[in-house]
Amino acid sequence: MSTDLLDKGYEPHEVEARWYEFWEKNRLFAAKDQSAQQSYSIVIPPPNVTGVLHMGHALNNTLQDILCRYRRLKGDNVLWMPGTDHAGIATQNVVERQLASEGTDRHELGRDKFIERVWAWRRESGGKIIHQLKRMGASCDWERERFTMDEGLSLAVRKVFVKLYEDGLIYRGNYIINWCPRCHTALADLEVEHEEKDSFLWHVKYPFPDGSGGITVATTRPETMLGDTAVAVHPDDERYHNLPAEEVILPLLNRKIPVIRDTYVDRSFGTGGLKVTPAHDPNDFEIGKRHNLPAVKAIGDDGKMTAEAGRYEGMDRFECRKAVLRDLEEQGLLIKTEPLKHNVGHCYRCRTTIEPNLSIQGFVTAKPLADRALAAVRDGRTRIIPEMWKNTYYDWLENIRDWCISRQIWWGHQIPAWTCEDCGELTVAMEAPTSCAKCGSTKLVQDTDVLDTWFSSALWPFSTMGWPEHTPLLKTFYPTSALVTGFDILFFWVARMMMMGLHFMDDVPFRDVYVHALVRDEEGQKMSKSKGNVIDPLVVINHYGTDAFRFTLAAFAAQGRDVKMSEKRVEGYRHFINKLWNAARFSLMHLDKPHPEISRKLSLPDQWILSRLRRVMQAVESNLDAYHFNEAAGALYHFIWHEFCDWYLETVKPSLYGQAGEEAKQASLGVLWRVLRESLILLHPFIPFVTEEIWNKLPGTEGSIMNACYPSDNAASAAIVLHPEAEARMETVMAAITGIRNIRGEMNIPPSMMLDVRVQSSDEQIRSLIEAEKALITDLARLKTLTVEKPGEKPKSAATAIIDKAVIFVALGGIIDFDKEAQRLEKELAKLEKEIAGVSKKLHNEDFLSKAPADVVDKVKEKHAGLSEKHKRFRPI
RNA sequence: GGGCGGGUAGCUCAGUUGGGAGAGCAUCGGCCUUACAAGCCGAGGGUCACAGGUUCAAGCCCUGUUCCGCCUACCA
Repeated sequence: MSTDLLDKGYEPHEVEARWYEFWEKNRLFAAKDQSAQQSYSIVIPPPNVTGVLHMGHALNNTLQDILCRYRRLKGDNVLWMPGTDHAGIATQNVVERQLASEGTDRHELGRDKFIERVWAWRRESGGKIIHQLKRMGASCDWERERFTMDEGLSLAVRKVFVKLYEDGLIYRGNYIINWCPRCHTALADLEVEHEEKDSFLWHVKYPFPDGSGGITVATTRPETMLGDTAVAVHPDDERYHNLPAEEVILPLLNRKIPVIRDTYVDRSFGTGGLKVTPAHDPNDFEIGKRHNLPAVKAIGDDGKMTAEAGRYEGMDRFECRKAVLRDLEEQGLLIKTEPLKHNVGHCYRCRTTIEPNLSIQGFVTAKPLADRALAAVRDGRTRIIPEMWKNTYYDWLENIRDWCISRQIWWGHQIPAWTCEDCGELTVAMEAPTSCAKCGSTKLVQDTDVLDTWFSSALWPFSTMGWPEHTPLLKTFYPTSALVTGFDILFFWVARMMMMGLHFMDDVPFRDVYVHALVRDEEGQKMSKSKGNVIDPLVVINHYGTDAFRFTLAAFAAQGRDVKMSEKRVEGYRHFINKLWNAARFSLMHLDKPHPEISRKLSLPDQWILSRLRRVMQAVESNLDAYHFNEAAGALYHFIWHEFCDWYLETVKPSLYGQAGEEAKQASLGVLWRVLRESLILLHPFIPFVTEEIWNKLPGTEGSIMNACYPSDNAASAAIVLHPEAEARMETVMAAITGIRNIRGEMNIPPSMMLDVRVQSSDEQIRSLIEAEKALITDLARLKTLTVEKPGEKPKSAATAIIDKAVIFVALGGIIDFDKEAQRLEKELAKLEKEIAGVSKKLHNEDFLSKAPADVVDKVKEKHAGLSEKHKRFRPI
């Protein structure tokens, strides 16, 4: 026996570093390209290469790691494909900020030099998040790590672009798009975040040319009037029948613009007059097309007013707004100003207010792709879990608009399209053409735009596996088994992977999509730098250890609800890790050699704990298979702490110390060894480090726990049988012990005082059970004597505890506080009578007796009998 | 405007086909009982948001109301 096998408290950091290095070095995360084993695969949601680990990553990757480690233990060939996303705008912004601090900018540097600079940045700082994922314990197959801009994935991107173009699903056009004047690029609709802001609705009068009144329009963005090319009214609006002129004067610029009729106009809004700015409003753009209106771009790509704005040229758009209002007011054309809440769009990368703007962009025709993505979920080829997200998914895809994929930035996949400077012919190809196919000219210029970052991430499930090559990896692991992701990128990423996967692989990219919640702070607020409520996962890891942190995330990851994180919670689960550690420490004091055999002669606690182990195995498996991470974690927590530690280890002590003979000791050692061993395997997916450490201290285990076999699948599991009868008997014994402890607590009797106890029962089985477990009860309840007898006279000066089918008397001699005891029993009696009243009311209800199912009625009858029995025993008092 | 989720103990939340209201933390009381004071033993605490309905039976199903949160949308 030795106590220095484990230190007294668990110290995570050294253990974590040591084992992670061991796992990687021994290639324990490596997937096999081909194998007879069942395949299980997950592709990581690639974090931005600029990213630093936040709570969302921590949750996301913990859940994935739990699934992957679980499937490995179950014997699957597991691929967890890792990698990072080049994050076009975000990364470009980071490097641009660096340049700015050096007093230069990308234009001064030039495109090629700039891109070189970004690659250099990526080499230096781009691996940060990968390192952080490793500290979380993520068991990705790092040898296969990919990057959305690496050679293979870039090839896949070009191939997809060319194919979509050939399929007629990519087009170029002059459309109104969302323009970020700061990032200087177009954005997809999705990339615009709307926020409700307090603003004003300004009513502006556009006079008729003859000065006889005018039409008043209402606007929230008066500066755009400089680009107005019409005023629209509803055709049925009688206020605007018989106008003095079909033209009005655009104030400030004194340009004549037509009055048009369009049913889009809402007669009840404002005065029923709408100013039409085709170049700066999506609706006006549509109206403009219907009426062949010119589009005047009054706001430039830099957010400053253009020459079209006349004397406002060069002004910032918001400065211009003030100037326009001031001038209108002076001219008496500003009729009214009323407060109004309205939505303002912002760039999701830099928060700058979006400017709807007219420009030539590339689009993907989304409808045909979306239809297949819809069908695949409708017919169940891909499951979305929890189901409530299905509706959101359907809704978006059913109303999908074409996807603007061109971006006017430099960092990204440059669009593989070349224009002939001589004849204007457009060539779309995988590789740069040497000459124009039409005129033979060699003056070909590549499109300067790059593709939306999400274009390449949409290919992730197959591009990372070597597509367009037909690799063995693809064959083995596509479609992937599960995708684990937050709902914030359901549209950005999940829906688009579905579209691309179905189009190019002719199969769904994943069987299951598990959508998890957001991690919030303890008040339920979204974590953000500006609020200062961000909890840094690495700080948490440093304070409490990775295992405690992971277990916390798993334990709070209930489906459909946000995870509220606070360090205090993690602290609670650190206690759990330490509890496990100490239980192992105790066990290892006795387990000096392997004990793989299970005796045929097992004590009641031995049978009971094996039965409970079987139950927790079943619970963990069924819950993990259903993505109920919190339930699986909860079942393990309860089993380890409140069954294994609180009861089993206490009951087994006399046996381990040889007080029940050598045979009993050997039997208990066998059970202890088995339960500890299998528990470690069950726990490993959640808390990989501490389990690996203990595993390696446990005699008779070989190599890494990662090579172990899940308990339900290994040969020894035959010994772990459900034993309901043992569970019931143990429950009775535990109830007796608790009953005695209860009295001890209520009466403030110190544990050092040994008690005399008599158990009375008319049930022969109960009497023999208590008699058989006398040693156990005596030990755990700290008794001097325990007498078992048939019901008889109540002993004098005793406190009473009533359990099912037995009464327990604790002799208290002179120290009993009669008032207190009477009060205590009175309270218990009242509780009991209330229960009986409830149950007998049911049994007197004819409808219940005739309509409720027989088993339910029986159960209630049985309960009533039990309660009555108990009640009878209260009588003598 | 449309949609979704939530309201259960002081706090954070479980509660899977309707039949015993639960856990963790916090609080209170007692313990250094030979793994663990990061511990052990015990106790108290709830009109399951509100109002109806279905049912023998509702935290759970239906209708309405209300409060909170989120997503989505082209009424200037």
